[in-house]
This record gives sequence, C-alpha cells and structure tokens, in this order.
Amino acid sequence: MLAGRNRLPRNLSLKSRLEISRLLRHGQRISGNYFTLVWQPADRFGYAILVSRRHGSAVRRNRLRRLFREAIRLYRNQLEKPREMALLPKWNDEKPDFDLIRNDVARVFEKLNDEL
RNA sequence: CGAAGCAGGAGGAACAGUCGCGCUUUAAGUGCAGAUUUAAAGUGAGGAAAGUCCGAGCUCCACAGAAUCAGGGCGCCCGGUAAUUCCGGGGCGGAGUGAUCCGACGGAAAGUGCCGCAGAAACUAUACCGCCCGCUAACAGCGGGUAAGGGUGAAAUUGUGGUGUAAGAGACCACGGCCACCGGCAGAGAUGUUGGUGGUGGGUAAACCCCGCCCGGAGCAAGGCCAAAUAGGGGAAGAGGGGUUGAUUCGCCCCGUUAGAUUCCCGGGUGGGCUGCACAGAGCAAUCGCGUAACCGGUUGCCAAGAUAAAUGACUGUUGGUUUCCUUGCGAAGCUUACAGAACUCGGCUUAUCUCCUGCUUCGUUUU
RNA sequence: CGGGGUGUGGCGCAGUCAGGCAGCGCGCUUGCUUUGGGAGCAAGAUGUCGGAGGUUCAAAUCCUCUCACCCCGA
Repeated sequence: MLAGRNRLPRNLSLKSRLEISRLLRHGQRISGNYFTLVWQPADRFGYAILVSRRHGSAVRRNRLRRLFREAIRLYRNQLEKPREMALLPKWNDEKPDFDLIRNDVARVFEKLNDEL
C-alpha cells in the first residue's frame, strides 16, 4: 500500500439533511449481511453511515460507525465509478466484529461494480 | 488454617512498526481574499466522562430593586472548604460475640388531624372474661365496686417491691425511669455525671404544623458579533402593552397611541460562520512541614482533548495477562475482555463495573 | 447538551395533594334470549400499581435511588 492511497478525509462525508434524504428517496439498494447500502451515481465520492439510538449505547454506536468507516476506507479504491452512498447497519445485539464487516463491505462493493 | 471487617493502591495491557482521523504550530504550493492542499512536529476519553441529585464559577435578566405573602431546602456538636444537604473528628441511639457498621439525629409537655380491622376502651372515656361485695326463687340472674390477671391489637395508661383493702388501684410509701426548672463538677461544645424542687401527659412531624438557619430567576441552545433570506407580506382586534419574582403592591426600565405598540389567525425565509471555548486555574505532580484527620502552608517541576451529522480507529510482531483442551509442556487453540465515550468548567454525591495487590484488625479451630 | 412530564387489569383512564378492602368505561369468558347474528340481561375472570430500598402498625399514595417512554428549546 502506498502512502496516501487509502485516505478518507472528513469532508467526503455527507452532512446535509437535504443530501441524505434525497439519497435515501432516490437511491438504489443493495443488502449485505450486516448493513444495507443505498447508492446513486455522482460526480464525486461521498459517504454517510447512519446509526440511531436503536443500535445501542453511545459506545456501541461509535464502534459501529468507526468500523464501517474503516472498511470503506480500505475498499474505496475498488470502486470503478464515483458514487454517493449511505450505509445503514442492521440492528442486532452481537458485538461488532471488524473482519465480518470488512468482508461484507468488500462483497457489496463488488456487486456495486457489476451494476452498470 | 478457616471465616469476616476496614483502610487504601495499581492498571484500564506494554513496547516496536504500518495505514487512517480530529486539533494546534511551523514550512511549502494554489488563490485578490475567505480559504484550501501537502509535509513535518506536537497532541488526542473516564474513574465513573454517566445520572443531572446537590454546591459553585461564568452569562443575561436595570446594579440578585424594595416590602409582604406564598414556596422550597436544611436540622446533635466542633472543625474543614469558594461553597454545600459534602468531608473529617467527636457525642448520642441502634445492630453485631467482636473488629466494625448503620442513623433525614430539633419539637408530640403550643395547637390541629389521623390511628382502618380487632378490642370494653386508641386519649379521655370505658369494662368482654375475671376478682370482690350485696340482693334474689342461688352451678344462675340483677345492682354496685375494681383494673392486679386473661383476652384484642403495631401500640393499652411509668417499672419493681411494699403498705393498704371486701377485692383492688400512684390511693399511699421506698427505690428507679422519663420531663421541666434551678444549680455543682468534667468538657471548646454536643454531652456525661451529680444534687434540689415540681410533675408523670400513647404513637405519628419522609401528616399539617411550630422553632431555628438558609434560598431572586433562568441557563453556554446562557450571552455577544457577523452574514444570508423574505418584506418595511395578507387578514382581524387594538390604546395601552411588555419586562423586572410564583402572587400582590410600590419603584424602575423598554415599546407605542392612527406614520399602529401589542395579541390572534394565514402565508413565507434562514436554520450558516465567528465568539463564549479549550482557558495559568478553588490547576496537576513530586516533596517537606503543621494538624488525630478533613484540610492548610512552603518549595520544585509541568501546561495537559477541544469535536460540532460530533476526531480518539484498523492491522502486524514480540512480551505479559487470562480461558479451554489434552498426549502435562519453554504444548496447542482462543481471548485481549467489565461498566462505559468528553460537548462551558470545576468541587461533591449517587449509580454501573473487570482483574490484581498491600496493610491493619476481629472471631473460631488446632498446635506450642 | 439543557429543561420538563408520564408509567395502575388486554386498551383508555380515575385513585396519589390529605396513607387504611385497588376502582370505572370499553374489551374478554360463561349462561340466558334469538331460526342465527347483533343488541340486551345475568354471572365471572383479569393487577409484582415500571423496579429496588427506606419511613410507618400499615405505602399505588410519603422520601431516596434506578429503568423505560414522551414533550420542549436557536
């Protein structure tokens, strides 16, 4: 891995309520084992991870968000075209495991490349 | 050796490396600029960051404006502290064989209320069984006396002994208990102890209340500045309205009276940035001194997260820790853990919780 | 982050201030009535009062801690 290849700065995350609600309304969906991906074509890569109080305590929510963000960081370069995407982790009581999440994200990204 | 009590302490795996994120500083690039990109260095969650239960700082409400009422809090003593309902020490009461622990710990003799059921009777009156006396037609009934015993109840009229009597009773006596007042001694005080006089009236104040002391309200989404947007939008009411404390009064302040304050209804816009705010402080660490201690004082060193759809993450190796398995050994496999994530900042309290360590004390058993 | 509120049968609520057998409406079950259903009538079942401690003789009620849910804010 060359330095600088797998960066994921903060300003790539989607922050506006307007952007996110538009993405959720019009985007297409792909399901993984641990999350649902909503995506649409865009000029520039952008991501959002949506966790709510349904996902557990503050520690658990932080942990989920960080693990998903790390997975996106590692596999972002496999995408062939820029996409805007939102990840909706599924609710369960299990302890989040990074390997499972990482593999899941990799598989879903491959599916995303097959579309169009 | 076993059981138990108390007082603390350590860690939140360590080291090395790779990738990544936030912030600060510096340098370089781009740009008129706001900014933005890259690199380097520094730095980056807790003992509870939590609950938001207390106490403060800070900000606004005119400078906590004044009075009365309402409301709230606290309640043995002394000390500590910026302050507290917190902390330390002591007193008293209770639990425990004990070390030790627990206590919203002023007043029920100022007044009011309540005390269901049961019971004769629940606080000022009374008697179911019983006991005693009298009368009668006598294993019973009626009248009277009594409250020692039984019974009811969470609670029953101050305890023990005696005198007394038909039987009994603070009816009386002695010694106690408790309360009030006046002293003596010890103590800084709570209090302890002791003497006198008078009294003897159940419980409940986390029921109202009384006594003493204290408390102005709201909160960093406080508050200040800038930018952007609509629009000096439409309709109705309208001469007073609003703020200042929960209420009233006084005082004060602000806006307004046809160029329309304010209220209601309808419709619409922005929901961005900077500051507050990342802190030289009731600061942290080490050490010395005073004090039983909380704490206080001196010296030296340090400057220690600052996000905002919200940074603090992932992986590899070694070591350590730990669990399981068996072929018991420099074995293998797994795990790296509980509770839990800063959001203006402190001091406490409370609640949740993993692993390990140290010291002191008590009780029991055995041996000497 | 800050402020405030609510938890009581299956559902919606009263009772909490002022402590003393835990109630009301709808629903549910059974029976009667009807050719059958509905309506009606009669009878009945249903509660850790969100949880844990404390005060009290006695707690849904008073006090403390705790859990869940809801509302408000520039």
